[in-house]
Amino acid sequence: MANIKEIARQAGVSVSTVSRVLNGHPHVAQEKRQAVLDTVRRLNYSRNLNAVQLIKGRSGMIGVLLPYIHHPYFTMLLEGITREALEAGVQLVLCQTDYRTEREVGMLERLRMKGLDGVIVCSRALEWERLEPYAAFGPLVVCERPGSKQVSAVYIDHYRCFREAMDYLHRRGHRRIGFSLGRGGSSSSRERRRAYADMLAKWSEPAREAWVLPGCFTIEDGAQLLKRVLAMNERPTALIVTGDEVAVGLMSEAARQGVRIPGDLALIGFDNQPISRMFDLTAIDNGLTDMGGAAFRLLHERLTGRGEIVQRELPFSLVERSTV
Amino acid sequence: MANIKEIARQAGVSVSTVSRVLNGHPHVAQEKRQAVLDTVRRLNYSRNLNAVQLIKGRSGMIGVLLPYIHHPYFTMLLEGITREALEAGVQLVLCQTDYRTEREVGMLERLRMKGLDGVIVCSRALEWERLEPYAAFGPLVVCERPGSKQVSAVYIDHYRCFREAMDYLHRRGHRRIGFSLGRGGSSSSRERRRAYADMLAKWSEPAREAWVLPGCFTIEDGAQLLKRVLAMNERPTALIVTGDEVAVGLMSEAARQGVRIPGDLALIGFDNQPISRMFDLTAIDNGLTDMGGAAFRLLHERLTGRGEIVQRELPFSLVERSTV
DNA sequence: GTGAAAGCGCTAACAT
DNA sequence: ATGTTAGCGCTTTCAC
Repeated sequence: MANIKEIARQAGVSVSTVSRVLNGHPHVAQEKRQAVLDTVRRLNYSRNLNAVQLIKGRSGMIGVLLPYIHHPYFTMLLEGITREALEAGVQLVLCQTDYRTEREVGMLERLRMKGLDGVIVCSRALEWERLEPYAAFGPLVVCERPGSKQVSAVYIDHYRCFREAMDYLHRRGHRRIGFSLGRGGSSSSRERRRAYADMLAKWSEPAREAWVLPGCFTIEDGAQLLKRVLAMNERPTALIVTGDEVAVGLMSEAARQGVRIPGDLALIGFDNQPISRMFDLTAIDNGLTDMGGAAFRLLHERLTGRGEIVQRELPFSLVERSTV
Repeated sequence: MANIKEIARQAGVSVSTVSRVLNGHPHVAQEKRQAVLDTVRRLNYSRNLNAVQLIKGRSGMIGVLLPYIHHPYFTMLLEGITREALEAGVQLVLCQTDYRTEREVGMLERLRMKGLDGVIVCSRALEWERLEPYAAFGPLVVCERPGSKQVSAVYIDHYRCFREAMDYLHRRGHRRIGFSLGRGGSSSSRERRRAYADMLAKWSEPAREAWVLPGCFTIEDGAQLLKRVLAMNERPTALIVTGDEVAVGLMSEAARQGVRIPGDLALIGFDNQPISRMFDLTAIDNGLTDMGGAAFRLLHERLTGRGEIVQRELPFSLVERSTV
């Protein structure tokens, strides 16, 4: 494969002139420019990115860390990131982590080694103390409430969000409220547990640990979830389900079992996925696609000079449909 | 940031020794090795990937070209690719193309510029004539019936697959069969149209262009699809729907409209997505996740020496559930 | 076992 | 406007 030196030789100019032409710099005589362009075409030449990146100190790519590519939550987030990245002409390097810290670290090491210009962390298993130091090597954006001053962040207030959902159910007469969680230990789960406890205390209702239902991720988990609820002696009258796909799984099982929704069980979903519109599910819209877009823009602004570390809370809304 | 030269100086050895230690080569005295390791740790040094990639002529990354990241078909394919890539320690560079050829070309140019070691094409808008030349710059794998000898391929026989679906419906007594398509002009769509025409001819049934329903991608499109069918004077008794998400959208609309499935309308979906299990949808399993995995392995085998261009047809199966 | 030195392919400061 | 040259940070002969 030809290199810039060969182009220079055959075009009868110096390497710097070739480089100038390649990079669209001014101050090159028209005829020389043409000679270079002709030679480039004739030799079917193209630049070696690795050399360019080495000398420029940047890779032109950013990393995206996410646990599961096939989960609707992350798919929506990624959709927002991708859309903006496309716009900005930045390539994304994807890493599916399965929440394994060694994979998260692997990606961050890539940042440190200048293989990446920045990293968006959609969700993580890594402790803040281990994540934070990597901020020294390039901008980091997390899609959650930040546990460090060194990273940019976009997130919603899960505590307030969950209270709002509970309050909505309460106003509709529900006193016996349960809820599902994904990983029980994530920071959003903790915020939700706290909101749950606070609201119950405010209403002087007893907290029931049995109505906290972790481990719900998929549409199948939703079907199981209904079965778990039906098996209870004391059942909740309403469920807040984190993830519309779980709620839809529950609804489809409810149809099979003859459980009426919202008559027998009211439902609020999370994410406002396309599927929730189809099944007329009342849901919290946490603006995931926008969040992804915002995450990318925050990163990109830091990369292009303008822009500091920003930690921004994003709005959410409750979309009223027919399941409450 | 320190470089290898600085490490060498402070450790009191030569750069080559440092390089040897860094790359785990043998024939380095234990004490020198330790001195290097200590200095590396002390200066918090790490290699510059761009320099390594420049000299090695490889990037350690492969590109993945896909039109829509949020579509279940591609999400499943990507899941398979990702799983294998993880295993092999290869990073994926993702490009959502929206079927825009300039984006596809952009990624392929990256291959040519040694920014990528190979590319998996999940689906494309680019003509074969424009894609083929890039095979000279690195292995290419397509996930469809190949239109060039220069690329590896994994694919299923859409023609046979569609015939099998039609035959299944025929054996169950259906004579009036319609079908949906995504992009009407894709190569799989063409195969399906051909299978449709051939089967109808074989049964001496008239072909009805009105029962070919393109433009169906989403769950919402599925709901629309039912409405289109209900508005027909002559309705099909069975529908083959390319994409389970479309079929599920149709089913949920059917429930609202009081249309019984399979009583009033039989349904066969495609992809065998998780959602199809939940809704008990009879579907063609085209092994998308396996296909993604196979695509990656084919690429990786070429990259690691063993392995030539392989074009492999993959099996499919019909999963009988309750919608026929 | 170890080091010197020659690149990998490119950009940009500097000189003209 | 154009050329010369010094790197960017690393790997890898080759010689000792």
